[in-house]
Amino acid sequence: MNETKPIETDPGPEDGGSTGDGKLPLLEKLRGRTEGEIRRRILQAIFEQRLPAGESITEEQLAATFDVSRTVIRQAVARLAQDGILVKSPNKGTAVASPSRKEARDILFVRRLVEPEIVRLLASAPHRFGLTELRKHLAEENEARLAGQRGTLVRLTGEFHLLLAELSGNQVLLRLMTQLQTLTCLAVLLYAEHDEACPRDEHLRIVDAIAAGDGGTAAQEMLNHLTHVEKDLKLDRMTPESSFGDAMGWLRGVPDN
Amino acid sequence: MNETKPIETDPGPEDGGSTGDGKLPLLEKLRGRTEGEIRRRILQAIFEQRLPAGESITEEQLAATFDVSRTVIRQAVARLAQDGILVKSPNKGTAVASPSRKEARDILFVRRLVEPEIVRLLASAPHRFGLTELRKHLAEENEARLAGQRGTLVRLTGEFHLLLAELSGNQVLLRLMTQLQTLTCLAVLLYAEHDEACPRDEHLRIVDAIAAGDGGTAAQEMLNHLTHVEKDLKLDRMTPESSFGDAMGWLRGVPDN
DNA sequence: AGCAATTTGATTGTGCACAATGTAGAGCAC
DNA sequence: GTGCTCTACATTGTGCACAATCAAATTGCT
Repeated sequence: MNETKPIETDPGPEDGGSTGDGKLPLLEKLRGRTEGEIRRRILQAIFEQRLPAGESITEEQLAATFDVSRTVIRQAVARLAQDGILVKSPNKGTAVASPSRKEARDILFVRRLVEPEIVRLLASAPHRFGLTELRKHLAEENEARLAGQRGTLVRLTGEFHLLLAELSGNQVLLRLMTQLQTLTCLAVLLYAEHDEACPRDEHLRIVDAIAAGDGGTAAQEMLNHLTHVEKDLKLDRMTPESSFGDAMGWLRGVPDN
Repeated sequence: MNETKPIETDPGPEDGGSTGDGKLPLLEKLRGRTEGEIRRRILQAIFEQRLPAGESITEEQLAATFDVSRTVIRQAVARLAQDGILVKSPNKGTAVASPSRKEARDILFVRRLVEPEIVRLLASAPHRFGLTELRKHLAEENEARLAGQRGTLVRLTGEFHLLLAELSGNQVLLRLMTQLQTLTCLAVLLYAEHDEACPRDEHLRIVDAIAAGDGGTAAQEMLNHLTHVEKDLKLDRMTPESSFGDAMGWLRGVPDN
């Protein structure tokens, strides 16, 4: 139990592009000892299924694995727990969240509400720079798809939706989508039928509609896309691991489908 | 600078109903020394404008005020900062967020996307118990309005929207609305023209539409309501305190209105 | 044998001390 | 007088040790 499990993410792709620290303060920070970096690495470990959903972990394990004090781990875990990535049982331990089928449906429901309107907004104001960024992203996706780099492809297809939110210029939307996208990844890992993520050229059709300034089509394409994503998840089965909350919801008469 | 400012919220209305702790573990916890309680009290201090928007505070100040260690304050501050209530500058201090007019518009934009669909959903499945809860809440609102208890009224009118989200049975929606509602409160404190919050009987009309099972009307009423709320905020003026991010967005050509 | 109370182990929660860092002000050179 | 540097302070970041709490195993009783 005390042996440090090989959760360590390969320190190679540590491009600190998202940290936002303009200055590099010391050597230590760059080695990923800061809270944000630890959080990123935990997330990466989850997405690469080194930390499978439902896995129970302790703060001390993580502290040993990342070779930092429990204090830093604590902050990272608290934040991930607030985002719903981890679930904390008071004195029993922390576990990687394993969203129930209903939770997965709830997440997709909100995304269907929000994302079509994002692309509608983008289509209504075709700022040129945004299009170039989107085209560049699509090219990267294609490249990864052709090269068969599945991990990279999954990451990029997820980031596509985040890029849309970012281009909307609405920080609130971006924060919301960041949370939802991460949770969606978890659900995909649990319930996806096909291995492919965001498989077809649906991203391309969305971007084309935006470029054409056709908000209605863009919104419809996004809706189709999200519907396909949800269809690919096997969420219609009876949920054996349904949380107690779901049962309560059912008892109260809330429709479950 | 070291003198502890009278941020202390009156310990009277400490009804620990929202903590969810079924068991009362020790005496200490009940006096509000736990992280969630501290967070609640900080929020309350902000909403009662004992901590005005933009006010700069330090962890040590808060620690002294609430008579707890900086460790607990740190967690509470971190979480509030993640929700956008507080803004943390790396080594300069923490401040109460003062959302720019654009941020306020962004918040309301997302609410206009989401909340009409919430009430549409509720109208499509008129679960009886939810209606009774809604009616009860409306009664409480009226009571507070007639009694002239402005603080209570503001709290209740905010909780109305949270109640709707809760009744939808979608935990993701509830979490989202909780964040948005808090931020809206901040914006109202900054930019509201009239003192009244959610003034007219618009809540009643929404509930009536839900009760009638008329999702379209319910959604429209909610949209009207949110539009009125935004109209009451003076968000059309040129924003003198616009954050740097807004300026960057403008430079990039994102439409600002 | 079955059940319950208690002890034990594991895990999180909290406080405190020190390190790192950024800011402002005084002092000095030009 | 102006600009620069350097020092002192204020604030946050981090590590560590102890306290509180909970789950389970063990042991004693019926």
